[in-house]
Amino acid sequence: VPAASILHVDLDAFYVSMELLRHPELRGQPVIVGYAGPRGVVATSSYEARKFGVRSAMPGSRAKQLCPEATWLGPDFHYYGPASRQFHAILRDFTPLVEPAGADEAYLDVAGCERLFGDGEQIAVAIRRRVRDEIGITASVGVSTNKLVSKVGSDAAKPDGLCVVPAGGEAAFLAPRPVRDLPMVGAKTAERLNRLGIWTIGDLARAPLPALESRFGKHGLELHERANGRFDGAVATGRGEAKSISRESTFGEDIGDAGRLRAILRGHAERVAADLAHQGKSARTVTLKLRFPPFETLTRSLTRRVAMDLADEVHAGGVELFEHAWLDEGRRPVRLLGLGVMNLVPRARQLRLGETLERDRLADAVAAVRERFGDRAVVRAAELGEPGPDYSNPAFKA
DNA sequence: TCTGGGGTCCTAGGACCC
DNA sequence: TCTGGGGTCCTAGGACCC
Repeated sequence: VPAASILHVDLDAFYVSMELLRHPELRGQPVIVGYAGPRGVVATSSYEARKFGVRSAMPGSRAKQLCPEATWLGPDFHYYGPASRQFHAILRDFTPLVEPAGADEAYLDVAGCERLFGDGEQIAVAIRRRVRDEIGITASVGVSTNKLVSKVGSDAAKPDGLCVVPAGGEAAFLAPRPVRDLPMVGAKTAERLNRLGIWTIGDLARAPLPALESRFGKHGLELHERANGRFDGAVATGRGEAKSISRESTFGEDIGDAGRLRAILRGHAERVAADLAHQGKSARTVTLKLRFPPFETLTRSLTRRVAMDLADEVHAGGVELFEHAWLDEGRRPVRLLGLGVMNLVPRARQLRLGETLERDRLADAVAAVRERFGDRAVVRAAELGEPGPDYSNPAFKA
């Protein structure tokens, strides 16, 4: 019999909780962390704001309509970063088998830790206490025999709660919940399921498998397994190497000036290339992303036989794609411009120290400043006027 | 109400090769 | 003259997650 030894630990309203530590006067009030600009969205909201219907990823205009009295704060990733690292360090005190799933959540496999720390539930209690005492914010935990059920459990326990699902009780625990609560069921899949008369996870668990497979393909089997509380993914330490790197920005107002767009592309290429260098990778494929009003997105990509590693090379690829795509689209103004790379391969040639400096002292100096003071410390003139996120912080996940 | 930014994974079609 | 059945690579789009 498998023991309930898989934990999912999730910090409650992480960004907001962090802001409340330094703005205690806002406690008990509706607070929203997000981009307040014309095209902003909610990153996280306090539970007081959620009472009004405010949710993550909601357009700012909608959130303001639902809850005009909320206090808005811009995200400050440099401030959240240390707390996030402290959180993961606490978890690793209990077991090395910690799988980070973003800045504010992680899975743990505590099988075999009983002699030291007790069973899954006792460890969950200890983790919650330590997070509260040492960081000053609350965490919710789900405990069960697998990652899927523990994840649903921690969501159900929020805020500041603990949910233990005993072995054998997985399906019964999931059954009454709406299908949307099942990870991998997003808005689209939920809608399709609802149209089939499937509203709860229990409905999905009882649905005939052939019917699901005919409508959802391989997805159908996966949905059915999950709805029955079965999930075999193991807790895996370490985050694999990145498979793609990208930068994009949405403009407060649509931009139709090719010169400005090319310059923004330049800025993106520099940041992508810097990440590439950091990770010791080169890229064979460049991808351009354009979004036109009202909300129509297009991507174009090209693959070269020789992998690219310099900002100039990434930029050249991006410009090539941009000229074609933008012309095809009748040079309409865009609301978003993005540039990315994929098909990453190890760098063939390791740059020696100082080599970059000889080749391009300006690029090197800019990279050094961005490294120390953040991505927005040096910005191309054409990029000015767009507040933009702080690209440099790896904790940025929301 | 009008939708951020950074990712992963999957699908499907077409080109090309054997 | 019309046609198989892989396999791989590339491109584009979409769903989903934090």
